[in-house]
Amino acid sequence: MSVLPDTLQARKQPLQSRSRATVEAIREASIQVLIAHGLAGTTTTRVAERAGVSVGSLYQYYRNRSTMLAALLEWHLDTVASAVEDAGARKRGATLDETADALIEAFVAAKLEHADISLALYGIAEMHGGAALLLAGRTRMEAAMTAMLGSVRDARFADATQVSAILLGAMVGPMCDLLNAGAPRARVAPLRAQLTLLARGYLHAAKVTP
Amino acid sequence: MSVLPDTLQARKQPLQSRSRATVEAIREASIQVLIAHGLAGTTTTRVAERAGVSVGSLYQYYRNRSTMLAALLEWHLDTVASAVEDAGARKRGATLDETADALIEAFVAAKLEHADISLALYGIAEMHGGAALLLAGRTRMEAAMTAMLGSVRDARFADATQVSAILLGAMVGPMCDLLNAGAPRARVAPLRAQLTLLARGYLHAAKVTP
Amino acid sequence: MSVLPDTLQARKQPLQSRSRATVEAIREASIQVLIAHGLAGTTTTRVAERAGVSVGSLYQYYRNRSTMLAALLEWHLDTVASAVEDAGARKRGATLDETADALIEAFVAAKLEHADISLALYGIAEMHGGAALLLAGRTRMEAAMTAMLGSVRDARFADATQVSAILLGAMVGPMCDLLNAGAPRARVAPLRAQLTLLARGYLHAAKVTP
Amino acid sequence: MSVLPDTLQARKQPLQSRSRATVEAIREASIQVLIAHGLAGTTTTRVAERAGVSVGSLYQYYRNRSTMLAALLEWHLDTVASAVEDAGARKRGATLDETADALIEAFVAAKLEHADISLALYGIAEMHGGAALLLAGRTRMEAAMTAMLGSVRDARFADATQVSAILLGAMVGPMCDLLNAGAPRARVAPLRAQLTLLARGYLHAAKVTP
DNA sequence: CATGAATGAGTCTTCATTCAT
DNA sequence: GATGAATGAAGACTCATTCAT
Repeated sequence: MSVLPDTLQARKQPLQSRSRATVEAIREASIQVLIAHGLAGTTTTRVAERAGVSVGSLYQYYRNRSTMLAALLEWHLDTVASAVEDAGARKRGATLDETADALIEAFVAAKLEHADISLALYGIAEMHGGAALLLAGRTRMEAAMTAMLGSVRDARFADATQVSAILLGAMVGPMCDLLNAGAPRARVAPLRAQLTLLARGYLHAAKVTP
Repeated sequence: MSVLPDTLQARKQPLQSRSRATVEAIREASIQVLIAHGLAGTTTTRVAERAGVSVGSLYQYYRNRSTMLAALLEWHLDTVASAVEDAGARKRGATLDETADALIEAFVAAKLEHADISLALYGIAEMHGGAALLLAGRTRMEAAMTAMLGSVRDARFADATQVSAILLGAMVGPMCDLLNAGAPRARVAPLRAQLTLLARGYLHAAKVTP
Repeated sequence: MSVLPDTLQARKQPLQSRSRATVEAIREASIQVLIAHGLAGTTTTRVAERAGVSVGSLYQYYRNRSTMLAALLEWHLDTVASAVEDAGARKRGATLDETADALIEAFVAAKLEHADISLALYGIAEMHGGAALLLAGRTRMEAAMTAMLGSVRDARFADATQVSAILLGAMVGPMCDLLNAGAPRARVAPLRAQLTLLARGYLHAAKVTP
Repeated sequence: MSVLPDTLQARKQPLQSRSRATVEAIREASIQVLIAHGLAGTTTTRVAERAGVSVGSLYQYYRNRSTMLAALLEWHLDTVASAVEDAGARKRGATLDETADALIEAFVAAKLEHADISLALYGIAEMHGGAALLLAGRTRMEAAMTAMLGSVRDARFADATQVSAILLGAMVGPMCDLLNAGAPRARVAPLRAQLTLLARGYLHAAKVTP
């Protein structure tokens, strides 16, 4: 089940290998173009050209420009969400501090790995349907975080879902600032350190006092 | 001195009363249109139409579409930054917890008051020059927050500037989520409560232990 | 009697001194703007601004933009035509060679004095009515030249009018080339020399052999 | 190598037959419109409409309006220059008078064949890059004429290049006058006769006396 | 008379989308 | 299936001209 309205659904599932290669090429190209020319500059012609296919072919796989961009956003959110989920799965039964550290570590790493795309993509949310994707991605991450909080062995939360939501938002904000600033190497470590403090501080303040 | 490049500067200061009315109408209209149609849908024609003036008049006061949008963003950032600065001025010499509470209170109130605009505006940063405005606004707020932290009577910070930056980002994130969710009344109070916990928790964790 | 259709007539004859000053200012300004921005860049607003008057005032004296430009063209053609007429009046009863020399001398001098305007103005002929002005100017000059040719004491012409027309055209062509090339000082004397040869050569070839 | 800046270069070479038809239609249409509405009236929309294609198609082959007009000018200058070059090639080793006659004959014929376009095009020189085209065309013709003068068997010139330049200018002037006057049949022969006299007279006056 | 704010028709140009080949 | 030429609606922006103050 997809969270997207019918209009944003991809046109067909590419099953054959050539098709898959084309779709992959288009995705790659759209990322490149998005980074180089911005959202408004990401035209279908440009993407097709970069991908080495014709515009016609592009429309074979995506109903329209929005669909193409939405697929990109979805793919990216998927990547980040998966990273957080993995971190959660690996840390079941740890302490609150260990959990916080692992969460921040995974999140920062995932974001940094796709720094440029991440930044460029945020404009897509404005699109019809973009918000839904964003929400879906966030929901997955919140769920993963809620699960993590639930399995912490030295603390408990009255409303783990809400705490997850807040913490997620609180991590995203400074992270975006860093990306906007060009994500200079020198500032990554301090940010991670502060985010760790933030996560630990907030979680301890929010936990049910024993 | 403005942070904007020459291209984003307004074209002329409205002096006569008729002019001022026109400019005001355009600002009002651009907000309305921005909320209703999104950034990409905020066309000069639509804004002029909504404002009840001709496109020509719009261009009498704004060099181009970007200028118009930038003016809007600037005005909004100004409002929020001022609110935070005021809160800071009122709370000199308070405790850390009191300061955190006042900060969150002021920030949430300012954002909520302009909820719709706030949301719509974030796309403007993509524009040429938009990032500069955003940065300028954030810098003002960070300065105000750094001053607040410096005057707290029961805590000290090794690097108050960095702490301010992180905390600001951490407040903005969840706040945006709330706005994106439509800012339902029922969720405002919980958010404020959690943000307060977040701010207190983080600041205590980040302060220099005596 | 003017050669212009009603539409290109100036709106009113400025009789009062203030009016005359305004008109003069507009003329000056339009020349400056024409030189600096080209024909297409010569907007009414720009001219008015440069002249230090309001657009409204400009329209007090000129029915529309075309009229203003036409007046400029007329004034310039007048100047050049007068120069040639004067040369003719001074040289009655001279030899063919002396007459040719005087003609070229006067023509080159007049054109050079208004080099920049001269160049910029040629685009105006395209306007509705512009061709008529051009024709009128040329007719005056042809008449003056025909008179010159008639008073030459050592030669006679079967059709002095036609010879004048051809000679005028033949002078204008190279002169325009020079102006287009930026009228570098170094090339003025050679041009004058060659034009003199041209005029003498042609007139001797065209005269009725005695 | 073209004399044009990158901006005036055509966008793509039409390869398929359909494309070539489109480009041809656009060229035809632009000539028609130019003649009927003048340079300023030659709008992209009008040309496209007349060509029976959409504006979009026009922009597929020309980067912008200027490019389209420049292509037209270039094409015309090419035609005339070729005519003069051909005349020169055919007349090597003739006498001065024969050469002069052939030159005038070729020039007048070429200009008359494209009378209307010729006239309308002269305004294009005002465009950015237009002057360069004009210069290039003139240079080609001057070179051809210089070669002709060099191969004349009964005369020699101290500076054949300069003489060519002057003579070219002197031919263009009266020719333009004729075109401006509507190029009535009755006046063509007399003009050619006078231009022949002019060319012969000037060349004899300018040649190095043996 | 002067002013200059307002007007809006008219330009150029782009780009998502289609469809004949 | 692939191609890319053609489409045309829509957007940004200009500027000659008018008219209320």
